[in-house]
Amino acid sequence: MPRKTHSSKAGRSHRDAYHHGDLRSALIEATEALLAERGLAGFSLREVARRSGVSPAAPAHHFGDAEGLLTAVATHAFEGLTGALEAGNARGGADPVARLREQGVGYVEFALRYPGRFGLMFRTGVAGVRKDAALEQAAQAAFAVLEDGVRALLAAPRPAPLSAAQWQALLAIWSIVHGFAHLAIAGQLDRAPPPGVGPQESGLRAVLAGLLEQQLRGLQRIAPSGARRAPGARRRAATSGSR
Amino acid sequence: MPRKTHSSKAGRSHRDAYHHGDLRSALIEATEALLAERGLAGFSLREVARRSGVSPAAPAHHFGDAEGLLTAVATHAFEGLTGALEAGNARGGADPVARLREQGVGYVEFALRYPGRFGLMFRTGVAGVRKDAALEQAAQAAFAVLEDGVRALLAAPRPAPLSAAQWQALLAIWSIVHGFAHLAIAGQLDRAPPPGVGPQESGLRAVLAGLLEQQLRGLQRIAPSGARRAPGARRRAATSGSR
DNA sequence: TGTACATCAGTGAACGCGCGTTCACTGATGTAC
DNA sequence: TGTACATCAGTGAACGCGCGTTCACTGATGTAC
Repeated sequence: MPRKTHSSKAGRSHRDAYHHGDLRSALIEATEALLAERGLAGFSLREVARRSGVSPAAPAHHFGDAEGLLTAVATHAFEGLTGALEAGNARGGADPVARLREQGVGYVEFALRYPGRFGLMFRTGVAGVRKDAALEQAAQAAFAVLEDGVRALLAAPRPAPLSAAQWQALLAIWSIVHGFAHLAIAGQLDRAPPPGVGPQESGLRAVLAGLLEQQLRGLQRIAPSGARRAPGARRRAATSGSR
Repeated sequence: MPRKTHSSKAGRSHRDAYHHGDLRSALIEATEALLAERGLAGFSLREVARRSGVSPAAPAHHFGDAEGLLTAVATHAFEGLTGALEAGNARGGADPVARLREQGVGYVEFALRYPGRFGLMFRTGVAGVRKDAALEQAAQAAFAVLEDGVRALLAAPRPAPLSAAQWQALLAIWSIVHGFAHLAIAGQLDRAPPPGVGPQESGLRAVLAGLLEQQLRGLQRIAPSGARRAPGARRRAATSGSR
């Protein structure tokens, strides 16, 4: 794509009136922006085409129909989430608690940065998004990163199946980041603001990190002995959360 | 409303061709059913009128416009959630852990039983639902029940403001039930089924109760000493979660 | 290096549809006397 | 107890609109020779 970097709106130059360059990506981006602005109920194929500076018939060449586009967006979103979780792992270094905590921060930051994608990802089958092998695989890949993080925390490597208590731990951490993300997007976390922390997003991030730290220390107690590290961190975790 | 109990579909008798009886409630119910089936993107005022056996202009007499209807549904939903949380409190008896655990179970059961309402409640402002004093008050009332449950658990009665750690505990429990509900509705919890428990809803409920029990025992540790009860329950909580 | 041609990617007009809302209306109910 | 009338609650036709999708088309690109 050497020719065209400016993903313009309607006013494309005469030079490239045809052959957009990377219309497929442009349509996906426009869809994400539209979903973030108006939600799934406000999505329309024509509006996406309009924002991409393209005729209403153009998207059909790449995605078949509206469902096809939304499914591609959801798949793309899961790939992005996988990347965010892996980046969190990297940020966390060697300590499994820190790795998983940063995965959680990455999860929520992804959801807040791309609420359009996030809202779509978990709506499979209900409306608009088609069940699709590529989509399911992308979703499974993201989940696997989280599961591996919990396995490392609990010293329960693959391929052994998780025990009931281990599965419960996985579910707890997933629920907490997923719920936090939803509540933050919905603006519900301003309902009872923390004493020391303002409603800014950076404060939110610190609260989340502290919350996860405490959560993970608790979960780690169900691991076989010897799996715990950084023993001095427990007291720190109990009082962190504000700045 | 002695005359008309059967909230019928299109075929109302000639007797009550006019004056539906309780059209306002019927429209709210039809909206909830439609949202559960198709999501907000599949909602339409005409379809709701059709399902209520009424002309497309009828809803305007009660709600003004489509947004008015959706706002009323969201308000009604928050009132229902408040009721579910209070019923959980009652089920839990005197033990603050049991009370809050049952609040959480009630929260998730409400979301699973009425996914249409639940999906709408936290979408305020984004699409369709109007910001409204009655709605905000209903939302605040539901939140207050949860906050009071956490205050009881942590022996932190009103009107003292919550400390950072206490606020963190409240946020953790809210996030966990909210996230669990969303994941369950999205069908994501089948992704990694628990070893002993099937994917039936009753199994889900048991998993959630176990998860919350462990969670709340952990949170309780930040309370001032003397607030803990049922001391023998801790070991039980650690191994519950299956069946 | 030049030409013929197949293929690709997007056009734009057209279709039929369901939508939210309006409007003048009308049937049923309730109240005043 | 009966009648006039105001009010309430719903009708149904009509409007203009934006939608998804189709269709024959055409301009640009790439390949074969």
